[in-house]
Amino acid sequence: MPELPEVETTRRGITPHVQGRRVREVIVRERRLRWPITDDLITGLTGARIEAVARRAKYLLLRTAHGTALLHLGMSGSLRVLPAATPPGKHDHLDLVLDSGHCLRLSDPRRFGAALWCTGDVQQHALLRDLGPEPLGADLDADYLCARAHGRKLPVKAFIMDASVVVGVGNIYASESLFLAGIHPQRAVGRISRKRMETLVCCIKQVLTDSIAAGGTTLRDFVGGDGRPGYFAQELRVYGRAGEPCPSCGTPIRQIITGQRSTYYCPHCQR
DNA sequence: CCGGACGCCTGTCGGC
DNA sequence: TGCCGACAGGCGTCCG
Repeated sequence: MPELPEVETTRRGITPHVQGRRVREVIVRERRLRWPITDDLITGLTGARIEAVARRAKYLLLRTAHGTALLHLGMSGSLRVLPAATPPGKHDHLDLVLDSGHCLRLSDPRRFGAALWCTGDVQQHALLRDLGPEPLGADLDADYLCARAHGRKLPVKAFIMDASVVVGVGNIYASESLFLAGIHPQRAVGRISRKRMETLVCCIKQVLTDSIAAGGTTLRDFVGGDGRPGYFAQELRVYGRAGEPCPSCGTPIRQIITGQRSTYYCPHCQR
């Protein structure tokens, strides 16, 4: 589910309710997420004040004085701020009960998400250490992408979805970015001109920025921290639109599998 | 090093 | 109506 725009939407939604609050209690209903929730998360957070809500790639970072909680939403996760007494649903695995009477509730039907505790420099955590640059920062530019792409035969779609190259671009926004850039998703990344790489960088930034502005993409169940869906789905140009006319030329949108993931593109506009 | 495949889970949807 | 396979927004790990 959540790619960078959805995680960022969640961060913005929960921050006003979470930042500066103290965690009264940590309720774990299901420890078995991608990695088990451990006792050190519970002891570390209980009584701690959440100083900041940050994001690195698709991880949300709840910073306290003595450690950081890393939260990942996996494919189907969402985080919401609710009155603490709200009865939990079947997939509500974790509550951080706050001193405001609200709780931050992690829901994740498929349990591909994670909730981990990290002391020390969180940026050096094994899951964050080797990540590529943020897509909306200045570090993502054509020089960098060209250098990383040089000589490689990987399809460009898999390349931009590789978190060691650039973070935050998931399956939806990879198809959307490549459509905007006019690049065929299976083109070998080492055979993309510098000029077209510049275009691709711009398109990635534009798609992600526009989606954040719309509150992210809700396909079935994504909700932001306030429980509201995102509205970018209606702005998707190719993702999920196999057989529909290309918004630019009218050619039917094609669906293929690349890197074990569904990929959508216009065979006329993308070369 | 690189590229591709797999598996972790549950829910939903389409076809028969 | 029910069953069954395919597929779904991520990503660490393993294999050749």
